[in-house]
Formats: sequence, C-alpha cells, structure tokens
Amino acid sequence: MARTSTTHDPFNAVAEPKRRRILETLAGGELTVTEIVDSLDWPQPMVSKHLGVLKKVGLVEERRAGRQRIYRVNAEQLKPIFDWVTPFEYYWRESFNRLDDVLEELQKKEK
Amino acid sequence: MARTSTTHDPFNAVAEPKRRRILETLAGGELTVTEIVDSLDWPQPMVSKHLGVLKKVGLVEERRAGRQRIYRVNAEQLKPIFDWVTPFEYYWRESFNRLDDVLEELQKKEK
DNA sequence: TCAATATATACCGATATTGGTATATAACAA
DNA sequence: TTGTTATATACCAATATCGGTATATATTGA
Repeated sequence: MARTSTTHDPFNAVAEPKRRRILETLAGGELTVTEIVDSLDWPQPMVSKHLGVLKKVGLVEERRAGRQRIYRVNAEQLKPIFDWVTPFEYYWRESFNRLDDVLEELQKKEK
Repeated sequence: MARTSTTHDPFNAVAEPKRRRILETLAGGELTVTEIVDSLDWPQPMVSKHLGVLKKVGLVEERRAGRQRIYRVNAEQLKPIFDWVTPFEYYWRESFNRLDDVLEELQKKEK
C-alpha cells in the first residue's frame, strides 16, 4: 500500500545523479557549500538539500567554521555498494575473457 | 518543477532492495518467474513488475519457453556502478591502512 | 544595533514509485 | 472449445521525491 522508505540508504542516495556529482566534486577534498555551488553552478538550496540527504546517509560529514559549513566525503558508506556489486564483476570479466579468447583465436587464424 | 526521470538507469534500478534481491537470486543461474516467486515468497505481480524494471534497464534478459519466461542476469549493466564506486575504494582502504598502522603501533608499545 | 554573508528550511506543484487487487494474455491440455 | 497454468498489465491509493521560490537562522562586521 505504500512506498518503502528510500533516500535513506547509500544505494538510494547515490541513485540520484546530482548527488553522485556532489560526491565526485568532494572527492578532491573538503569544500564549502558556496564552493560547491560555484563549482557546479546549481541553485544554493538545491545543493544544500542534496547535501542534507548525503549527510543523513553518512556519505558526507560536516564541519563548521564561522558561518561556513565545510563538507567532506565519507567514502566508507560507499563500501556496501562496492561490496554488493563486486561479486558480479565476475560475470563481465568472464565475458571479457571470452572475448579475448575469441580475438586470440582470430589472430591465430590470420597467421 | 518536476522530478528527474529515474528507475531508468542501473543505479536507480538497484536502489530498490527488492530488485537487488532478485538479482542475487538470479546470480545462481536462469530462473522462471514462478521459481523466483516461490524462492522469494512474494506476490507474483510484484516479481513481474520488478523484473520489468530490471529488464528495461538491461539488468536481466528474458527467454521464452512455452508459457514460461526464463530470466537471467545481465551483469554487464552493473559495470557503470562498479566503475563509479571503485575509485572511492581508495578512501576506505586508506583508513583501514591507517587503522592497521595504529594497531601496529599499539602492539609495538605493548612489547 | 543594523546590514550583509553563508547556509538551511518550509512550502508548493508536478510527477514518479510502490504495493495490492483484479484482470488480460498466451500457451497448453483435455 | 474449455479449462488451467504462467505471466504481464491496468488501475488505484498512499507516499516520496525533486526543483523552485521565498524565507528563516546564524555569524560576522560596521
């Protein structure tokens, strides 16, 4: 009858492209809200709201300095995603290997 | 003014826990809709609808056999997620290393 | 105190999403 | 043809989400 929560776990937080963009921006190091706003050229409330989601999920942390809030990425919260997706890597690595095999076969035949 | 699409890319498809569950179930190999339904004990329309999303995104592929539809995972579509999240691995590996250093220091001092 | 800067928050409208129930569709069997 | 199985789809209600605009809050400076 209802929608199951959301935006409250890393998978959902990161499903939104703009939030991924923010995390990428913060990957370089700590940034002020205004610096993010300037860097991405988005409306300030938009940035603040997405930062709010990221913070709730723990993907970013906030430090205060005067009237500024300095945000930094807390990548450990991405580990669940990494851990979930990594086992599947086997599958595409597999098919790459098969492709390599095919290419090898082709090259052999060309000789 | 509006919500930006969604559910139409791998990140969003996988943001829904039930869809992750389905992918995990399919990781073992091809399965019939009914087999998934029995395995997860969810209502059949729910399974079909989530499979629909996964299929639209290309995370699963469908094969027909009589009145059955046999689904299999197409993990290559997870590669974008893997590729996006992997660079961040550095961060938590880093902090693990630091933790290791700390532990090493402590052990040295204990001697 | 008053103005300015930095950031968050409240509110709104449009839309998307999910689960549930009922039903359609297709394939098979008798 | 008729019934049964396998699966998808249509429809609905409840709610979450996103962007935009306006405004609140806090800090600093004059």
